[in-house]
Amino acid sequence: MTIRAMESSKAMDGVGGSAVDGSRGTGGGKAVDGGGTRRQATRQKLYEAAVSLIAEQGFSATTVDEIAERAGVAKGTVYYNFASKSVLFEELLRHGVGLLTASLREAAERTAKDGGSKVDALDAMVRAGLVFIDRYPAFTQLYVAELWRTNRAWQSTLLVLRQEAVAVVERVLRDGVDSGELSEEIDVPLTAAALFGMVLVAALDWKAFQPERSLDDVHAALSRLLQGRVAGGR
Amino acid sequence: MTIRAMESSKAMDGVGGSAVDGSRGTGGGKAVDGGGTRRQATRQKLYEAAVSLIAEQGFSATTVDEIAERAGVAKGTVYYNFASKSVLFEELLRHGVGLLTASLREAAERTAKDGGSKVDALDAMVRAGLVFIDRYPAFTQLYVAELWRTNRAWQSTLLVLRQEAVAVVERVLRDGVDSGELSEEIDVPLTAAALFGMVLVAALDWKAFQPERSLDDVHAALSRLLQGRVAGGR
DNA sequence: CCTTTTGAACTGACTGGTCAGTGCAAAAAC
DNA sequence: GTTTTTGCACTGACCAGTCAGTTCAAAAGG
Repeated sequence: MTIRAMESSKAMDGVGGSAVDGSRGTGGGKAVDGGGTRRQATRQKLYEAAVSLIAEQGFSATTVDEIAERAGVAKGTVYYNFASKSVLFEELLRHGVGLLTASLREAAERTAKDGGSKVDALDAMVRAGLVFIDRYPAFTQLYVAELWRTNRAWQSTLLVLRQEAVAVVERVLRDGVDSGELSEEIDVPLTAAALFGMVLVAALDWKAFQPERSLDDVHAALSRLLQGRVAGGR
Repeated sequence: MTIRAMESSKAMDGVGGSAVDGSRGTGGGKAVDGGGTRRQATRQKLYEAAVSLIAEQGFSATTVDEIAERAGVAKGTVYYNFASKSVLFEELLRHGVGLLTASLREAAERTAKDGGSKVDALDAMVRAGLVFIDRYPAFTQLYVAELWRTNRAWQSTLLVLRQEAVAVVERVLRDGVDSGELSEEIDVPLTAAALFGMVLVAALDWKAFQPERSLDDVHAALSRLLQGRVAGGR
């Protein structure tokens, strides 16, 4: 009934886990990576807690105390790791959309390399979208909820990120039109948005109302909508 | 930009309960209709103010003071007319989704009466959806943002309303499959959700990023996605 | 070995501000 | 005369962000 999934990421070291290395930084800067395993783990926990809570309740209704509690961390730790609540959220968005964009791009390129048609590429991207939503349902939910909001601090960030993701779809559509594989009548930006929405909403409904169905099943249903006039009258 | 009045039926009496002296609902039967024009107008203004603000900022980030101010009304008036902020919002949702459902149903029935095919009916519903979003973009925005949220007071309300709307689309799809006009391979609930999402996202993108385009234009683009395999391999 | 030092990471009580909702007397509208 | 609206002061809860203090593993020193 509800979208419950964990934004599980690969198992990571537990709290007391191997302290592989201290970030005894030379140069005193904060090593973003390549050190600080402990900090990394904390940030990861905070991401996961924030994503699920904000997906459930929305940004404003989610308190920093709740985030800290779900992450199993003190409130001060949140502010030690992130400048503010909205900075935490913005980094979250950036990270999540980055994953999605990379995934779509990879799907398109893989298909091209394998000599697939543009429709095959679209189909592969639909699947990539489904896989993403299957893995990160809470993030997807949150993304949709915030996407068209105005008057928010991160609105411009979100716009840019959206454009990056949709551009991947548009690219494939345009190539298809140019090569004659797709009807030249199609409206590239609008069709891209429509496909995006089709996958998004269908997948959220899948997760929310028929979670027992398989990804293949859902993919097959969406594939049918892709065929037809869009594919140049086939 | 906003939702029209709530012309329909009995104007829930419990509203006045919390404010002002004991006009307790249980007492004598209150005139359901008695001279409500003024009050009606106030509620209308409050609806409009709330819809636009919540679409912009979200429910929690929108204050009652803001709603009152945008409506050009005193704060006390909000509470004279609605029991609470969330009741105001819930009535808003109910009313808006009701309009959408009625509009979809009307489109389907009109097409049937005119002897159109099921695909024609779907197409008419796509257009009805676009007309709705064109008229009430803020409401649509707000609806999408709240639809998959969990842990909210109005979640169950929203679920029921969503089902009513999607059911109209499912009905047409099922009839089409039964009559052989549509492929029996299609997955009715999933396809309905996908179509819903296609229109929703495409239309929001239209409003947000290419508002200069005409409704006919957008409708034509979406119609193409409807054709093809879904239409039974025509 | 063992002891001391260091400082990044973390903690949680506290603060200053915000906001939903109340109460009421008086004015306005009907 | 009744319903509706106004204006405003008030309260109690809640919450983002702060900060003085604690923890602890690794480095430095013996």
